[in-house]
Amino acid sequence: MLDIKLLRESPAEIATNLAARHVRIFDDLGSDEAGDGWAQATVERLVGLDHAYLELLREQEDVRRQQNETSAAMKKVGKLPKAEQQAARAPLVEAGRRLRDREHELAELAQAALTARDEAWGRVPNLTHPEVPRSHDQHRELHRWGTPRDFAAEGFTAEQGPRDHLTIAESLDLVDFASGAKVAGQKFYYLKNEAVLLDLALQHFALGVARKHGFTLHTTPDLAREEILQGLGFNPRGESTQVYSVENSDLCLVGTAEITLGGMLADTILEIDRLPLLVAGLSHCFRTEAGSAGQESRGLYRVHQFTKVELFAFTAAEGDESAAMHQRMLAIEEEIFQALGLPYVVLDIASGDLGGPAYRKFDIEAWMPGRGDFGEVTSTSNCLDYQARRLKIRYRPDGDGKKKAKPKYVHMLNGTAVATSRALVAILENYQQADGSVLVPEVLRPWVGCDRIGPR
RNA sequence: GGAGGAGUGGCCGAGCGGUCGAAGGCAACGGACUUGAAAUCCGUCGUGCCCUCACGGGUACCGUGGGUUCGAAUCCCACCUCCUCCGCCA
Repeated sequence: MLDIKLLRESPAEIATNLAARHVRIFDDLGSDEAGDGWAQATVERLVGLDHAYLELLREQEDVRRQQNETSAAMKKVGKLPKAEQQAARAPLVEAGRRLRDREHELAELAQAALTARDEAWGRVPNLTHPEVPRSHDQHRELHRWGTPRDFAAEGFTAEQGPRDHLTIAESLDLVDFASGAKVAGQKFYYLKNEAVLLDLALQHFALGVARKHGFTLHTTPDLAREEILQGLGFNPRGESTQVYSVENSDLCLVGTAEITLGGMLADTILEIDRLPLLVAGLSHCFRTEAGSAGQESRGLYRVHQFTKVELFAFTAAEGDESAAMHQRMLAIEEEIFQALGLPYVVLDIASGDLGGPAYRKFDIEAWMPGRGDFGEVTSTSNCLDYQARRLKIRYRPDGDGKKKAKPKYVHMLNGTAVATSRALVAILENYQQADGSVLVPEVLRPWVGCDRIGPR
């Protein structure tokens, strides 16, 4: 959530940003309309909601002040002669009752107004880094690494070119989607044989890299309270939610350890010498994939459950600290995919595709020969203080001599070290051999225990 | 799962229904003393929101949410969390 003061002080900036992000806040004011008038109208409605709340708040505080005055007067009554107390007390009690009733009334109205405002304000996305391409989905390519293999030159024939990961995995008996569907449903799966070892090897490898870079390793809960999800900018409720909720509880299955790592420090004020604070988390990730039926539905690319090693950083809000950390996290992700020997492209994600909390987002897309295109394998976002505000994660900046400095919200960043399912797709497809076998990337061999899977 | 106990400021810890945003201690910060440091002494020292250019004023917060009362950190109810004991169990 953004600072509400931004709405009061620079509403135009909010409107411009809404337009760039194509984010609809109110059902009847959407980005599908011509021009940016809808964004302007959205901001005006937000301002109206804020005013309504402030007015009630002022009135409520005024009544409370009167209540306090009545109480103070009541205290003095005790010092009067006994005979006079009764008479002095009666009107105060009467006034107090009236004020209490009025206060209850106003409290309810103010609370409702605040809820209405925040419900809408909470959906307003973060501001957008100036260099982010302003577009629905035309991302900027930052750079490339590696060269896709020339399969034809290696003896893959025209009719039998490189196969996709599902074909490979099935021929080598590495996955079982049929049983997954029977037991848990479409898009659930079992990994089998070397795929299990490969999956664990990726985790082990990524954790090692994270640790080397100073991240404290964690395994995290795979569930989290709704409140935490909301703090991180996720919407567990709503028709197109990506989040599984547990019935009769306020728990959700996490879609990423970003949630559990970010939520870990909710409601704390950190001493500045603890920053930057780097944590990495291994968790399962659950996604409903609502609305994505049919999209890349084959195989492991888009599934309901996978395992991920996540990087997370809390930095001070000074200067370009978080921007520098963002580059650092991207560099770690690149290090991992270079070590795995997977060609990739790095994208600066366009404004229309950023998601609510991100100020800027870099994706790595690895080359996937099976589809003849790049596919997303990591994503790192700098969310500035957008998440910290609702989670109340602050730090105390260095004071300038006399006084302790006011706490400030930290900046929060997240990034994928490795999502094993997507990495498996890339590995199987890039390391396939003409004889049907798959080479194991060298860095993973110590854990897989062999240098080649198959042929079978 | 059953029975008890507890949740107060960065930490520890007091707190009779009105004089409590809350004693005291530690830590931190500023100053004095010192060649420097330690020790000692003096002082400062929670957070949010609203109003104000500012000085400042108002209001709220003692795990969370309700309730009783003219008035709640203090009484009542529910929930959350932690601790102890019993039971069960990877």
